[in-house]
Amino acid sequence: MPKTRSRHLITSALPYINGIKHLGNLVGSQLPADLFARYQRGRGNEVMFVCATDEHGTPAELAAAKAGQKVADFCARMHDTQADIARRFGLSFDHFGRSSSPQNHQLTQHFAGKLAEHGLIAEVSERQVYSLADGRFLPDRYIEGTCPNCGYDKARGDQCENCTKQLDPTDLIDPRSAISGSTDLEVRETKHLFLRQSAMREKLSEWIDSKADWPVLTTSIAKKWLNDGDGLQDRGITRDLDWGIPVKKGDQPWPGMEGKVFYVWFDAPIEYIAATAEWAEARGEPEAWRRWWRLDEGAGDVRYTQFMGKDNVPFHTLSFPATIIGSGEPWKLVDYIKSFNYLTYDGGQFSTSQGRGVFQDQALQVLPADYWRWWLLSHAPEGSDAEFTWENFQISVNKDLADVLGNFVSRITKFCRSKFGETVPEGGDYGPEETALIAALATRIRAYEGFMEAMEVRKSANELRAIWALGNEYLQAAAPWAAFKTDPERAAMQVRLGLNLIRLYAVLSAPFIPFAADSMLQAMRSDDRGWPDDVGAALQTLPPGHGFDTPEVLFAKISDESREEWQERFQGVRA
RNA sequence: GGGCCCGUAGCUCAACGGUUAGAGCAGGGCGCUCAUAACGCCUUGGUUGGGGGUUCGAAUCCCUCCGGGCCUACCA
Repeated sequence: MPKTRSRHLITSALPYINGIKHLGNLVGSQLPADLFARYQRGRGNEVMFVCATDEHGTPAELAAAKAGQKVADFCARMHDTQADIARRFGLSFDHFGRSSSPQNHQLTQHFAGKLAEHGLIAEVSERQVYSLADGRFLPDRYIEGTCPNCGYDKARGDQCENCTKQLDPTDLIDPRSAISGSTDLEVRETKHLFLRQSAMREKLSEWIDSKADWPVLTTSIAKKWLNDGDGLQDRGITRDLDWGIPVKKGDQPWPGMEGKVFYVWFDAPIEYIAATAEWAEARGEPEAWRRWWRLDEGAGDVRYTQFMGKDNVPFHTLSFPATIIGSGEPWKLVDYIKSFNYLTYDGGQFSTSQGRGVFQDQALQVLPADYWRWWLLSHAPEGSDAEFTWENFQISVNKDLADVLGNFVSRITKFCRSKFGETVPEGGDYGPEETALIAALATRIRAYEGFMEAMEVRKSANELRAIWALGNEYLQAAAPWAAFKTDPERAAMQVRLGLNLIRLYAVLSAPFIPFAADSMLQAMRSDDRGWPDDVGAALQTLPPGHGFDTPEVLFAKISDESREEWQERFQGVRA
């Protein structure tokens, strides 16, 4: 049956540059996006999977200052660090770009120019707090002072965390800079550009309403912003900062906006496009990105899926679409937004700024990536927030990876080695048990495909695990160790099937556990990653006489001692 | 203050308003001996957070209360 090769554009929310991310950031966007990308590639479809570091904004400047580095150097270094960690987690980006790239400068300025042409940019004069000691304007939350409502002395300029009252920075008593503590503050007039989202409210609203199949989490957040209070508000898209994309109208200067840069949340989603352009540039076909993003240049058949944590939803459902639609140009809009809740750590929140939880580099120091990938994906916070505990992690990983899958690989390869040698044995024909197994596998594999297509991450993991378990059930029922004594040919057939199952499992499991999948294929001396559209045929891939290697333990178990040690080590706050 | 989400077995989660609310893990029993003391089979366990309502029928829809979480536009 001829299969059309579909095209998938996949983006993961951009990790912010200010530090190494924790596991919550991973499970909320990059990891499920990678799962989907690997699956689609596995099905033979064409995939463009891009991500990038999000490098602009005040926190990046502050993190650089804290590290004693120039912001450009800090970002370059941190980008390399994050890219290296991503690679070690097996995140299969076609390109991992930087929002500070020349491509993003050009595209961001282009979009701003187009929006201005269509009357969707307003220039607004505002009064903002300037810190003379810090030499910069301060975002509201970087101003601290005493709350006029409750008297709390560490209230922030946007809200008092103690009494939750919304504040204006000028409301604060004895305001000071949260960066330097300086009280040498003054209010200055400054002009900024606003994206007139309010003018596009109707269009955005219709567009969201047409997405009936999106997760509730996604649409409810979007609708809230569209309909709350006076409806969708215009959003400032420029800042008085040094580091960022200079405000320009296309390639022309923007009178009155000299020395200002675009707001990070204006340029960050545009980086999805720019990262694809970076990819094209890197492969020496500078225009190749356009067939992914321009409806008039070949992107008509692209399905675009975005992955993100719930905190990113407003920007992806409203601001970025407003930018795309408002440009009046035929850019590709997102087709599906998969959003996630948060992962919590032993009852509290993971926090980059507070150093709470397990960070990505630490996780990899302790265990191979596949352990984390499996646990995080099989417990993805889809319906509600999910909790990470070391006990749960140890139990699920040991059971699923070591006992169910790893041990299956061990028992079949070691049995074959001892009875037939390290070669796929010859002889024997399928009986009813084998026919039943193939039917059961086919049923479950089709279900697995359905869940993966729908991005039902937990359900996909459950189904995959059940597929692994079928191998153990089969071996138990077929009992080649018993058959070997009375009917060696039959045992040979059973073992041959078992060895082929290992290859089949490698192919099916690769989206979840790519490193182990590679080990399994290597052990079977196979590079056939063909998707099992026909399960019976897939189980004939390794022919009699084909050599294999008996692998080392695929997944070592996590001992109680290790678990306790890590529990202790990661209990506190990271320095 | 306003809004949204969640609450189902000891734990983590399923269940388009429709048989007797299901899985995995944990617990109990039996079996197997190829395997990482692994695997398989069977099994205990629930007043679906409380209360009220709609319906022939509610975990599911409505109201209310309790508990948890998130968002609320200058962190990104």
